[in-house]
Amino acid sequence: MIVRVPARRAGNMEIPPDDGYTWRKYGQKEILGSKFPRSYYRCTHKSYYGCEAKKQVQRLDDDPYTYEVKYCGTHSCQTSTAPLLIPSMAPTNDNSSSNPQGEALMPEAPAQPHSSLLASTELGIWFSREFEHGQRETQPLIVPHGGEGSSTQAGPSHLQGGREVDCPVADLADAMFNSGSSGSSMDAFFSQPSQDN
DNA sequence: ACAATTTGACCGCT
DNA sequence: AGCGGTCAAATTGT
Repeated sequence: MIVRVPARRAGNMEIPPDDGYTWRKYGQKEILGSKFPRSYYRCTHKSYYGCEAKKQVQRLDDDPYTYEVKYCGTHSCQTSTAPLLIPSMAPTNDNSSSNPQGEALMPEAPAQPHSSLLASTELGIWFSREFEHGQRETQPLIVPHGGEGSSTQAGPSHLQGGREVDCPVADLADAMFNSGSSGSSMDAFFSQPSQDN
């Protein structure tokens, strides 16, 4: 699952996209074709929780302020530290010209999640917030594994090092997409032809 | 001191 | 051989 999230500018620094989970960076590599290096993250509580969820963050060379986050695997640990409440705590004080009207909150702000589904839900919020926030020339939001097909997922079964398996991508996506009621909010994003690229 | 982050090296695949 | 990805060791911050 690949997601593009616009970073917010805090002075001169950009904040890394946080989906509400704790990630520990385990590597960084410069990718050919990209001006910016790619960062590799793993769940902080990989151990004990057995959360094999991974995340790759790479800045778009087209939009340095946009992060392309590639989620791999599913999370088993929802030990979020400050998620599920974005719509209230978002004073967005850093901005001054990008968001003069304030951000449109989500109609379904789940202050009390229930299960793993909460992840997708809060993710959605986090997303909507970002989008409603500084909607610049944000092109596509969620791009499938390629861009054209729907769920055209190949079968990458590369074994590396002998510990990891593959990327059961779309699991999270599937969750949020299939959120049913909550999914409607997402639908708005997909229907948003705000792309000009 | 611990945990997290950073940088480099190594491994596996194309 | 090159690129992409992960792990390991060292360093920094809390």
